Amino acid sequence: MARYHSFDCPIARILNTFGDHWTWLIVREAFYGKTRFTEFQRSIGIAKNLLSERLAHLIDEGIFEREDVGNRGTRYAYRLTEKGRTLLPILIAMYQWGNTHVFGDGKEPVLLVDRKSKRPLETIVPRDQEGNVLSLSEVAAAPGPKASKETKAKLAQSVLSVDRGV
Amino acid sequence: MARYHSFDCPIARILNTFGDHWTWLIVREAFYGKTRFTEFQRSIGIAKNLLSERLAHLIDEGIFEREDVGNRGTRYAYRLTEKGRTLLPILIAMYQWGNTHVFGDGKEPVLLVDRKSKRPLETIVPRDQEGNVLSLSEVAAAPGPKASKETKAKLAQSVLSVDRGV
DNA sequence: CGGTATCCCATTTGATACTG
DNA sequence: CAGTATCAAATGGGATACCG
Repeated sequence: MARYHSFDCPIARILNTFGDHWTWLIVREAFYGKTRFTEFQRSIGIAKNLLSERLAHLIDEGIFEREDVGNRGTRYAYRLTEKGRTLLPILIAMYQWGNTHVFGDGKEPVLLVDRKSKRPLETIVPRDQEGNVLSLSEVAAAPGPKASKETKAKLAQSVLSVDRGV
Repeated sequence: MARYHSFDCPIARILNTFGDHWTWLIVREAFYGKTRFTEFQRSIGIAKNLLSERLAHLIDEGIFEREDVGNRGTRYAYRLTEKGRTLLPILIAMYQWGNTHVFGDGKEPVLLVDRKSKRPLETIVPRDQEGNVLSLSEVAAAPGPKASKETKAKLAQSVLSVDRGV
């Protein structure tokens, strides 16, 4: 499982945990309110041994926590931690991409909505710190405070952009 | 590869293509400006046969397109299509989550910035259609126009929320 | 319910060699 | 450069059995 391609990259790091599709489905079910081992198992159709291993890994990573819900230590609830809950924007972006590009406008089986108004969310887009919407080509990758020499070199010749010529 | 867990779910569908970590790394490299087979191969350290298969799949899915860049059909460029480019918000959300929860504030090796101001992007958050920021617990999943009976039943008893009691 | 322990099979992987 | 072909080895997956 652990691979750690290019250690400096947040994407590579996140894929160390989430490069597996079962893991995303478990997280999705948690957002849908599932908490119990058997609920996860049945709703996503995963084998018990795999679910057990994935949940243990997610707990190690601080994404889930396991709570004993009584019955003399025979009932447990798996809940997203704060760290796990902040995965929601990623899930939302995936939902919206899937709705637009897999199902298409007007053919969505599931929509994400504002709980109060029941109207669909705005499509997630990048913004600057003033809240202004940025086009995709206005987004760039830059070395951060802890960039290694290799990362700086790599970023110097890259663009994180989409509209450059050959 | 193809699994199609719960066919109605955009997450399950997206994972059909992106449930594999190599695929995300290929897309990341494309955003960094890579276009050539060998560039991808070396930069992410993937075996040629795997890269070949993944790229073919991504082209099938309309995420990439292959362009002959001369030299009598011996040089090709792989580029993101419009569909592929709109994956960027997902990548941004992943970057930001990784920066916050893997590296931590002030310790980021790579930052995503506004190309003009060079300042980091705003952290992606859900908003309603008026642009108002929603808390995670204000986001809900609702049946869309093409929800199956099963999907409606499932959503009726779920919450896509995080703050409910047991 | 909430797991652990095996076992075995199918698939995936990555190295190597080869090609135009 | 841009792949295809092959193949042994590792891995992952799922079924079954078992347990507190």
